[in-house]
Amino acid sequence: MERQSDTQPSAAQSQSKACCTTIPEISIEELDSEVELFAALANPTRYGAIRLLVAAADEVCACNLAPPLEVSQSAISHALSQLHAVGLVERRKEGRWRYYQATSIAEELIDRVDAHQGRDR
Amino acid sequence: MERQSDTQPSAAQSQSKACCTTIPEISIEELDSEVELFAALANPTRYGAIRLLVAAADEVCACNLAPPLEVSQSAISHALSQLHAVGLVERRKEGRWRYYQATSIAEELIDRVDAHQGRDR
DNA sequence: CTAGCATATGAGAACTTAGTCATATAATAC
DNA sequence: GTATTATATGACTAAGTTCTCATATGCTAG
Repeated sequence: MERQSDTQPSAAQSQSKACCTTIPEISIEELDSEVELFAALANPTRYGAIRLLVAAADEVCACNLAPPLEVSQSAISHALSQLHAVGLVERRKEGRWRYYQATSIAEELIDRVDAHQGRDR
Repeated sequence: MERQSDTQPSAAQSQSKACCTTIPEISIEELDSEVELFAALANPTRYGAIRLLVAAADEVCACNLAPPLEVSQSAISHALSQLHAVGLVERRKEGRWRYYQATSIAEELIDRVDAHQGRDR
């Protein structure tokens, strides 16, 4: 997920004639963590897990996530780790179980999507 | 982006002893378009373009997006096509120029992220 | 008409991702 | 102690992604 500073990034063809207005400045470099956030949602297993957690509105044991998503234990573990790394889930250990819960940002993003898709919320 | 029905999806280790509550049913198959939506935001070029469009709060010519993002004309064109395909931008043709504008769902998602990152909005 | 510019598209190469499998860690039960 | 269960981790690999380059399309200007 990165190449764009190699052969010819080409800030060429800059200003041509008069097609439009000027646009605001934005620091492109600072957006990496947000790209990571969305990347964590850009996979069926991870997105399914988040949807289940948001729907549950409570913490859920990892062992209860794997079956409905139809993936292996290892796959769920990898998936939940990534979701945790970007702050979309919190987790708590109890005995040999691990409980996961969606964070507020996860809930809010899903909420927006649901509203947009016409689902009630 | 798909393998999970091959060797051993393993809906095994289902109910073991008593780690937790039951969780809601969710139709995992219907979530593909939402995964695509987030996938469109999961790339620096596309996410940078969306941020610029949301910040502009108005339509912007494609030719004005490439320079700040420091990518080639071709890369921006590919990126904007994908954003359009998932409904994050609308576009309008005028003469030889193409004007792009963020849709409401794009604005809302960015809004949520900004609020979460402590940026005002 | 031709020339020039803005954008789009297809193929291919370099890179990234998301699984599997094997194994490790950690807790409980006996 | 050993056996069992839940989860985590590392290496590997197939599949997916995202550019670049070359070229095509489409519009404007002369």
